[in-house]
Amino acid sequence: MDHNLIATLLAGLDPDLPVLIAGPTASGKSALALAIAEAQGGTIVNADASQVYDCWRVLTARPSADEEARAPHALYGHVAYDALYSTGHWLREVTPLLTATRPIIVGGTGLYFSALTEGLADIPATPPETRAQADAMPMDTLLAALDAETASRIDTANRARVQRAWEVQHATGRPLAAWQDATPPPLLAPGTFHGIVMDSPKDWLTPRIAARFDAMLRSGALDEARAMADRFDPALPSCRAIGAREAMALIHGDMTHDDAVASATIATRQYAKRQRTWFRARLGHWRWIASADLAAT
RNA sequence: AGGGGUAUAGCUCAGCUGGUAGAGCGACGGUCUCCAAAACCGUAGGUCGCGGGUUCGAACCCUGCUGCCCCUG
Repeated sequence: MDHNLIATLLAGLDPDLPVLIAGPTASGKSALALAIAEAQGGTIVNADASQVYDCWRVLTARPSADEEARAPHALYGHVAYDALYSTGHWLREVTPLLTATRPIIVGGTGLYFSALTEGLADIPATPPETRAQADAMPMDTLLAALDAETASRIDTANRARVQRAWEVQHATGRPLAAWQDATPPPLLAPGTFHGIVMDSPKDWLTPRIAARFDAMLRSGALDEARAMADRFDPALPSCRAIGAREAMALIHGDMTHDDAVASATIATRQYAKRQRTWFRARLGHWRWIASADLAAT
């Protein structure tokens, strides 16, 4: 790490304000969070959707036990692999942490950061029965049940968005659009936090991504896959973690090592692209720090 | 060496009895107020291995060459 850059960065951070660090996979954001926590104190809070689950530590690049010992960590691996979780769950869990010790919120899920700083409609969590019922319904039926206003706001070609709107309508009796119109102010208003984005261009990130999955396989990802072998369900969000499918295929002998690495690498690269797109569009006004500069020694 | 097969987008392959080529994946760009490491939308790639011939017209038919695969010796 570049200590001069870190020192300059730290000098510009008000130790009383929360720090938010968004970055693509493999961008070095966790190391930065740790450096800030060690220098100024604070609790590192996870803002990565797949790192909340208890089933994959290595595969989702969760902080190691050593790293967790260097600073308090929260919201990592605390959700059962088969539990229903969402942005709303995360936002409710992160709320009390904002007023405790100084939070250093770090992760790659853009929606979590936007919900935190731009607000999110305060809709009750979808009951499991509603989810199950919707899962079994055809898209046309879901769409037909929506009010015109809600339908006009969502991507009607996107099953996930249509189903979400239906679930809200069905479970609460109130249209999604109405809930959204009543969105409360954000938990963190502009000016009340430090927003940092890891600037990680494709050319810099791609080689790191390519080496990463292979490293994961050599450092325990296969053991995690074996532990999940009997419970693995591709329909579960926890099991949609990038590389999970490939790791399972490897322990079952359904895929060659090279094919598994290639497949997981492609998926990771595509994910990083989606992350970059979100950050550029939604967090463009945050402070952008080049991963390459930070990683330089 | 002889016989057979094959050669179409970066990859895997479609392309009916000849009417100047399509898909999936990948690549690239974007959307997204709650399953978000999800879901979705858009764009760009091919002188159809090379040469010759038949035809108004060839990825498709004939022919020579080249590469790869299989069989026989």
